[in-house]
Amino acid sequence: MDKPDVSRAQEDFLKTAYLLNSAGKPATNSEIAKAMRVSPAAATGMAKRLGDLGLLTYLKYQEILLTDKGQVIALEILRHHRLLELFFTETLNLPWEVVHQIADKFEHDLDEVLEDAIDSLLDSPSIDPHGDPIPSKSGAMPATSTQMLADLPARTPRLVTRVMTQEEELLAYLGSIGLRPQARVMITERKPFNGPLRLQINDEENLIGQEIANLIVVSETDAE
Amino acid sequence: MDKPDVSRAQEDFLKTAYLLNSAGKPATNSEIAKAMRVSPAAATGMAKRLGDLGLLTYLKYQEILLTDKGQVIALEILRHHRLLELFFTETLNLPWEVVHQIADKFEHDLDEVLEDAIDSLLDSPSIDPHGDPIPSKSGAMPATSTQMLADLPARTPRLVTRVMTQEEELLAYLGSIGLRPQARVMITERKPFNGPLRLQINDEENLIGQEIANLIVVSETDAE
DNA sequence: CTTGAAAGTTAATCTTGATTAACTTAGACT
DNA sequence: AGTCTAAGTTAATCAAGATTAACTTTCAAG
Repeated sequence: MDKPDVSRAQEDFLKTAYLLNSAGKPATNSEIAKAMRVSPAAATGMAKRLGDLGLLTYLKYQEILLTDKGQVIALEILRHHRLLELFFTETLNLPWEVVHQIADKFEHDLDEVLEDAIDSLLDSPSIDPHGDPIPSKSGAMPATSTQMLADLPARTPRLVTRVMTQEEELLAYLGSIGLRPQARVMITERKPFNGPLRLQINDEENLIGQEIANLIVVSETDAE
Repeated sequence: MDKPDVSRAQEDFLKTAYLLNSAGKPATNSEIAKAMRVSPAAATGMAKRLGDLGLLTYLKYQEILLTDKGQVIALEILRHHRLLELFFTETLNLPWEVVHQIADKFEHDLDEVLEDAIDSLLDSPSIDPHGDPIPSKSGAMPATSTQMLADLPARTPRLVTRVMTQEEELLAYLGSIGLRPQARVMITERKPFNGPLRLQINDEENLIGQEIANLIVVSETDAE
């Protein structure tokens, strides 16, 4: 397989497009530009270059679609990112709110020797500290629950499986109230009109808003 | 302190100049260009840019000298590099011959949170797996022995303190014969005209050439 | 004191990834 | 259908870091 040499900026573009798709959003020029914090014109230019490399299909004014080759690269970068996040939390006890930015920088330079060493030290993990799935080396993405806490009926005990934000302050807060993967949660009361939720987190009472509840993924079956 | 923003290429240039100096060589344009594997013209251009930033003094046709600000940056990169080498050998059991290249890529992105976490995990180490000194956070370079194995009289037991090469195959070989920091060594015979040395490495007999003996630093006093 | 090779510099050019400004297209709404 | 706005594109330009080719300086050796 003739994997073209891809720069950091290119890898970031592919990763961004992939992540938008997996968040259910179309990979449009402006979404990508916003996520990458560059001008729309820069995104257009990059899309053209990557199109020429056969890593995505680019047609003026149309949604950007990764090709298989492009997706392989995006998944590889995502694997690097999530392995690194886990590696740094495990070996250095770094809090989950700081590892994302660190991994963003290192992910482009993780060579295979190091990747394999980390993978084997951590026993081929399938989720990172936020509960995000880690693609396998062959590019398979582990299945994850789609049950959002926001949509969970009251009095249904579940486990948190994933926390879908990378905002530092928010993660620090969620960590402080115990809202992290493996926590037991149960909604005890829903205020009407999409009001706040009263919920138990590992038997502690707390209150959260809809916005946060929409970031928390829980298991699809009852907590044991 | 107004540390200017410095790119990777610039950091590499400063590091290279520093390392040449500390190997006793003048930091000339061509030496730097050779070490960085770029054209001499590229080195000239970079020297100008860094001169403008006040990180080195650049005068046409003259040796390049780092300013204090430039040296601070070089030492910071070197600290990153050596901390990373040690971190990866310690946490992942990676062999010493592979960590150099890995650290070369990561050294530019090691932020302070991670640096401090690694430093404290490793107990503020002062040498890396090759025995190279790790500058302190404040920029102090630990003292090291200057006694080369090549210059050691026969029948004088010493400890290896440092192995001054980053060549992968050579390091792998030296590791295989036990010639690494902390090994006890003693020359038992010197062949004339700079011939090979017969020596004991942790009580095992072996033979090495002058070239290698000139890369091995030993303690300045007897091994206990 | 000249001279020739090695070292260093300059100039022209390239590529990548950005920017801003101006223009175009798509698509929803009246 | 006509029109407005948001999204997207194009063009001109910039900066960093590289290259090659041609020129200049240095300096050791005759």
